[in-house]
Amino acid sequence: MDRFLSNAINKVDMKGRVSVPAHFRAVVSRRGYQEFYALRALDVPAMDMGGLDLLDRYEGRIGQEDPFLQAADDMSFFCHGDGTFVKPDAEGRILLTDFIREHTGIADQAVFVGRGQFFQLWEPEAFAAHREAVRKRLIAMRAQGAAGGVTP
Amino acid sequence: MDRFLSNAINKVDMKGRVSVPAHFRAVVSRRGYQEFYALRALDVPAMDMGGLDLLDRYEGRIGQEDPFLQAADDMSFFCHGDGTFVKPDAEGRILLTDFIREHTGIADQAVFVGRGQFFQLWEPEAFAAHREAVRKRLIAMRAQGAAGGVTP
DNA sequence: CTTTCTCCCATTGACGCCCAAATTGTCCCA
DNA sequence: TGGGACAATTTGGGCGTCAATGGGAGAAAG
Repeated sequence: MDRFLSNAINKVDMKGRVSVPAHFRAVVSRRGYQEFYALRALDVPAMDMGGLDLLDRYEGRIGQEDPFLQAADDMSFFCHGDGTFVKPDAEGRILLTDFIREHTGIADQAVFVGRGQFFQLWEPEAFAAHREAVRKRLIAMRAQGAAGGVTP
Repeated sequence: MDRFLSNAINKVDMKGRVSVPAHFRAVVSRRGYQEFYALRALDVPAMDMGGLDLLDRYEGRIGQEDPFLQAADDMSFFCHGDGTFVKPDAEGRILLTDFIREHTGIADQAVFVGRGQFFQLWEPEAFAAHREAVRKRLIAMRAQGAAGGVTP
C-alpha cells in the first residue's frame, strides 16, 4: 500500500538509533527517496516525517504566498529552520539527534504513527495522551452531529 | 450477497490467528480487495473492518475539511494512526496483533459482526453486553414513538 | 588523539507461506 | 426423512525468510 498507516513502538538503542518500521520505509522508497525529511510539528511534541516530497509540498505551498507578506516568511522559517534531513542506515535505522529529542521528549522508546501522506514520531506517553484527546474531540464532534461526524 | 450480515464467533489459535468467516471474505474479494482495513472504533471496544473503500470514505471526508484546522488533523490522526491494513493468509485467517487486542480485549475468541458496508470484530462478552445495550435503546426509542422506531 | 558517525555482521524473534487434520455444512439418493 | 458421501471451512502446526535489535571496527570530524 502507498500510504503511512498504523502505529508501532520501537526501542531506541544505546547509540540513539531506532528502526523505522519496514512498512514505512517501503512507502518512502516506493516514492523514490532514500532519506527522510523531518519537521518539528507545529503544535504538538512530535516530528512530522516523510520523503522529500513532503518538503516539496511545503515549499509549493509557500510559493503560493505573497513573498512580501509575513506569512510566507514565517512558513519558510518554520519548514526550513525547524526541519532536517534524516538518512537511515543500511538496516533502516535513524539516529535520534538532540534536535529530535528536545522537541519530542523521546528517551528510550519511540512511536511511529502513520498519517497517510507522512508519519509522525512521538514519545509513547505523549502519544497516548494526544490520542485520547483526539478521541474525545471526535466523539464530541459526532455527538453534535457536526457535518455528519466521522462515521461513514 | 454483497454486504456484511450476521455474526459468527471463531477461535483464536495459539499463534494468535482467527479465521475471517468465509462469507465475509467473499464480500471483500468480490469488491476486488485482498486485504482489510481495520480501524479502532471511536467509542466502543471493537475494530471496524472492511475493504480499502472504507479508508477511502474516511479520506474523502477528511479532504472536505480545511487542512489547516484541527478537525482535519484529528480525523487523520484517528483513521491513519489508529487504523491498519490486515492481510489474511492463504486460509483466510488474520493475525490478531496487540494493536487489535488492546482495543478489543480479545483473548481466545473473537466475534465477527456484519454491519452492511463493513464488519466489526468484538470480544464475545463485550459484544453481548453491547448488543443488549443497543436493544434497550431501540426499545426505549420505539416506546417514545421517536422516528417511528425501527419497525418498517 | 578523542569522539562521533557510518558501515558491517550476528542474533533473535516474529511473520508469511505451506501442508495436513478435524470439523462443519451441503447435496444426493435410498 | 434419514443416512452417507462429498465439499467447504475452520483449525493446528512446521519451516524458511525477513525485520528488529545489539554490538564492533573502521572512517571522518573535532
